[in-house]
Amino acid sequence: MNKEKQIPEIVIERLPRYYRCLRQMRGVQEKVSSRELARRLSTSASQVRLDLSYFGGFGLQGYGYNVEELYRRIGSILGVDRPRRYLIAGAGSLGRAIANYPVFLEIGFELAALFDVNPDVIGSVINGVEVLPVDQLESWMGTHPVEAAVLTLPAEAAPDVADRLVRAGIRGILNFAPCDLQLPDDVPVKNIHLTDRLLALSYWISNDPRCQNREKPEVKPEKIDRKN
Amino acid sequence: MNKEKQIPEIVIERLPRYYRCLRQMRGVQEKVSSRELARRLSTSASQVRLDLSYFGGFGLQGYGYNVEELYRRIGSILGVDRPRRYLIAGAGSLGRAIANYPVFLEIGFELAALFDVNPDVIGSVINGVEVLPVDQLESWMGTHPVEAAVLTLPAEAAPDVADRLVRAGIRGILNFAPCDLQLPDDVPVKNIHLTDRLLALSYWISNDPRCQNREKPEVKPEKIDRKN
DNA sequence: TAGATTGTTAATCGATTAACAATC
DNA sequence: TAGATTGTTAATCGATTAACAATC
Repeated sequence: MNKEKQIPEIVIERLPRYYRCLRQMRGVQEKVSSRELARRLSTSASQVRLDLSYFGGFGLQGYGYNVEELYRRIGSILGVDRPRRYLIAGAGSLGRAIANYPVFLEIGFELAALFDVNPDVIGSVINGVEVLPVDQLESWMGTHPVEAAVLTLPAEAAPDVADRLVRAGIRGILNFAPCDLQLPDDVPVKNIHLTDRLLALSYWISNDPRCQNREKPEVKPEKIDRKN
Repeated sequence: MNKEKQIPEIVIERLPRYYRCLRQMRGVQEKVSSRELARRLSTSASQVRLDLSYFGGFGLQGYGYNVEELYRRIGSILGVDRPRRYLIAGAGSLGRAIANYPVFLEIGFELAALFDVNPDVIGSVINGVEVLPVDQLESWMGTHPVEAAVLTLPAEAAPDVADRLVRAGIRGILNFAPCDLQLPDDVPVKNIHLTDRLLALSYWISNDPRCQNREKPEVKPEKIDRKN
């Protein structure tokens, strides 16, 4: 039961994973136990139950969780029980790829506008949406409701555009630019630093002994512990 | 000093951030203290020093860290002191965006090949690299060295292509497909789940009281604690 | 009913921060 | 030298796991 505890951010960050998993299970099975959900997500049943308990008792002893209901409840917590609108700032190839990415629409996020500075792309239509000049950002936002902005522009341009978005009333930013934005506390930012992820992968490729031991296979397989 | 401690994964995941920050400081300033680095990265000086100490003593008491040297040392730890090659599986709009993304090349990752199943894109040239039919994946990998693969294809196709990449000897995978891959322990995978990040942002937009309190601004500003 | 499985608390584990001797 | 700042250990904090009473 929801005891008005402060929910740790790390729990929030896991909710989309539960949501994605339940999405795949919808229509396939009616119920799921914390044990099965944990197995599918490579985590522990304890963690699943504790995570879900922050939001209230969704389960039933001796039964588990109803897949469809849990899916809907988590969707509601994540705010996708109602339609959402977003804009893209930066209509380069990454911005256009996001505009064409079908999964955003599937979870209920509709593309409302695209902005760019480049005269070559302004006026072109991507996924049914025209690219507008970034000068019109404020005037457009004054007349169109939009919750989130996706930033797909160079690191140099990102801080300025982010500030303008905030002043124009944006509610949150998904930032792909390889820089860290300093914004007011009431405007959440989630970063997707592509290069950081590639570098982390590069570390494991380069340094994990298991990755280079074609000639030194003295690994103890018992040491590898899997959750649950 | 490197005391052969096991390095926590969370420390590895932070290295690219240090690297990115130092990259911007190169040529601008000669030295940096843990305090300044922490301020720039919104973390604590203690954490910076402890993180770096896992890899050896890079600093000098009373001085700090030499920017250029620290940059190079972290680059070496991350494996980008030598050229790296990667391929892209899935030449849809996201795959093409990655192919054109300049920052991967800047950190030393060169695009070696693109693969797709779609006859319409096979044969086209993206950023100087021809798109090959995915049937030729194994034969191409047999004759071309490549360390990493970027998976930018639908969730349905991802597990099969990932398995084929592993059997053909890939060393690591950067996965954009919205699914979790089950691969052998010696093949590291880093996921970039775009939708999960958008959903996490959506949660904060929808639920953080600070985000919707145009009418209820009873927040205690003292409660907001900043690191350092 | 008996078996299964939740929600929750306590125990454990790991990560962050604070403190400080070492020393440039 | 005196001031600054590291590297490292100890203290604190937070997250995960284990255990189990509640109950469907």
